[in-house]
Amino acid sequence: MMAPGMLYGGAGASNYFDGVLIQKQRVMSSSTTTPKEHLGSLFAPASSSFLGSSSMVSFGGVNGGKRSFFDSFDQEDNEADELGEYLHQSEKKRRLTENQVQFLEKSFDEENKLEPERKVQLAKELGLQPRQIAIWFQNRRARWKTKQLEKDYEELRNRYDTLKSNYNNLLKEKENLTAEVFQLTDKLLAKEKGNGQLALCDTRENSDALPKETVAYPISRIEMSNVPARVHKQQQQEDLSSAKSDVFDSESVHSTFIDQGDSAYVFETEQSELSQDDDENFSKTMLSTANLLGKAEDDDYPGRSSNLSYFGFPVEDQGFGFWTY
DNA sequence: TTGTGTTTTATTGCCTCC
DNA sequence: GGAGGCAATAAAACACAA
Repeated sequence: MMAPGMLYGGAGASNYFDGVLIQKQRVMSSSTTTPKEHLGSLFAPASSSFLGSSSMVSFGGVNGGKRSFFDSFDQEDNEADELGEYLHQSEKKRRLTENQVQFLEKSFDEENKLEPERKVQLAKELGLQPRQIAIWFQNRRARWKTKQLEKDYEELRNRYDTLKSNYNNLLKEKENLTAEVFQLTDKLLAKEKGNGQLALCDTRENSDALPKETVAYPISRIEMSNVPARVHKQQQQEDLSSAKSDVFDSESVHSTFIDQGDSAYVFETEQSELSQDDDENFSKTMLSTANLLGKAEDDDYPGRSSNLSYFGFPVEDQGFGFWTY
């Protein structure tokens, strides 16, 4: 690339080159100008131009209204400073003044694309070359795009974090509910055993002889996500020692007592009917089902043999695991 | 003062559109 | 084919800590 201090070459460089030199010529004495600077003066803007860095000039009210950029430029007050400042500037890249930038920013906010007419107008108002205006807009669009990408990324990350957090909460809730089902199942088994009406099989009795998965987590494959959370909380408040408050819903969890000799006591689920809107019904029907169980204990519920020895969840066709002995 | 990182201005090459 | 846009990049200007 170009060495430091070199003036810009290449196809697009001449305009800017001229523009910079125009500015310089207007401040410096004519004896310092080169032939190229004289050439550049042909393109000098009609109005007073911006000269050099932001510290060189001071504009008031540039962004305030519709006035021309130069209306409030106090040339006399600043001329000496401009000259002094300019003498310190090399013939290299020059930054736009703060006010020029503000003016361009304002223009960019209105419309980030630059039509040719607008480009010329801005160039005139700011005392810059049209190409400089175009370059500034180009770079500004690039900066805007980068910022936008960062913003979008941040937004996506926040959404991801929220989703992840929700997922983890649901996972925990599912674990809690699963644990509770086990707990309640055990209680029910114990209760049934104690009553002597059902020869229910304790799942842990023969656990050594069974595959671990089916013994330790017999309902782990049951779709738990449809179990309303409120049931969980409500159940915690109820007397868990009572079989009448245990967990089976006559609407959403149809209990079917099938006499299979010594090995059947099957609950069939209709999970598709469960939704969060059914929480209330679910709770009620759980109670009624529990009552039914209680009644069965009392009244020798028809359809259930007195020597059932299996308690589990169905369901071969759904791939649910259950245990048999 | 100097080294280093960041920002700004500008160039280059490629692409699309008219 | 020329104009204009964009991505990648260079390099000057600037900010700032040591």
